[in-house]
Amino acid sequence: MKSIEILSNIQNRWHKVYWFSRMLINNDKYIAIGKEPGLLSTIASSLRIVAGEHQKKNTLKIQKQTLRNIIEERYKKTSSRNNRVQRLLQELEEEIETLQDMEVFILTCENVMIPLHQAISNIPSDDKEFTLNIAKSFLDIQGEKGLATVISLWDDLGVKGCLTAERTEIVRAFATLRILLNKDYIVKEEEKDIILTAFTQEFERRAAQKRKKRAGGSLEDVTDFILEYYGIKRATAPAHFQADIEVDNWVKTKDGWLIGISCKRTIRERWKQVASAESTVLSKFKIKYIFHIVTYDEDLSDDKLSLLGGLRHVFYLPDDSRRLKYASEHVGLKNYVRPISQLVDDLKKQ
DNA sequence: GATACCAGGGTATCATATCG
DNA sequence: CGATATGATACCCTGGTATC
Repeated sequence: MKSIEILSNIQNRWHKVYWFSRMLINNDKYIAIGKEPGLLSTIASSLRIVAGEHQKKNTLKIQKQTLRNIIEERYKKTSSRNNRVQRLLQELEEEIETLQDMEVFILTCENVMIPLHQAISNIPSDDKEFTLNIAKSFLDIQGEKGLATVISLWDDLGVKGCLTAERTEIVRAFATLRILLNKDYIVKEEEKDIILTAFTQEFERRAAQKRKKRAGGSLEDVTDFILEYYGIKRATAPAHFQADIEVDNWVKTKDGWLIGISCKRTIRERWKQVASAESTVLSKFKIKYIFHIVTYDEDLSDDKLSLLGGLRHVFYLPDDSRRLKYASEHVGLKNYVRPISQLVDDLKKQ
């Protein structure tokens, strides 16, 4: 494609479907009105009514004012968001230049943002429904040997189930939009491409965020489940304890100290803050150990292990993991790692 | 290769406001 | 005054990419 063709293609007004979608969901820069189907619906239908009036003069102006009025009315009570509301209105004002742009905006609200919201909300936020019963059966039959299996199974099963749900949603929502474009709008094939890909891209971006949230929550779920299954009593967090690392569960030891259990899928960069919670601080709160349950351990470097290990942090890794094998044979690291199947045993000893 | 960043939104949860 | 609705905040990273 020649560059001039690319340019004209990029300037196609339907490209604004994508940019409007971005604006309507961004909550840092603007306000995420894309999360409010009711409001979107009000906006879209009001703008349509204005467009349908016979008097064609000033239609765009009236539409813009309507848009402004609806949004300002909605957020009149949230003064902390005033700046973002105004920024949204200001930039919409600039982006919507013509009646055609307005049509694109209405389509975005009505046929992109609302179905998108619906599709995202149809995807499960946790994978308990896919995993709970199967995981229980494993522990029933195999006992603590099944522990490692349960965690990896929970992972696999949850992923499979939830990704399948995502597929179902995107296929359905995509088809609905495609049919609508064929029926109600006069758009060229390549314009359909522009709209449909914008839709898909936004769906994936948001589904991915949900996936992250779900992954983290799922690991917390599985630890909860295991502790509960083995009847390990949970203690309350020590008062005023504020480490920079999030501790999800607390267990009291026989001698009255505490063990903190932190669940993460990966540690990434989030570990550096932990160094501030030195072991003297831990002692002050009578914290004996911090147990980390990590299911993806490839980014667990020697530095992380030795620094945190020295501060009475212990890492529980999947039994068959490469890092576990390496670290447990390493003279400097072997005390800092444990196979995950030993977790319950270790907790019971304490 | 290890670590940091986030063209980062979704969601749970706690806090506050509003309604009946 | 209690119940419900709404808002603000913290944390997730079934994560890729940039940087050193």
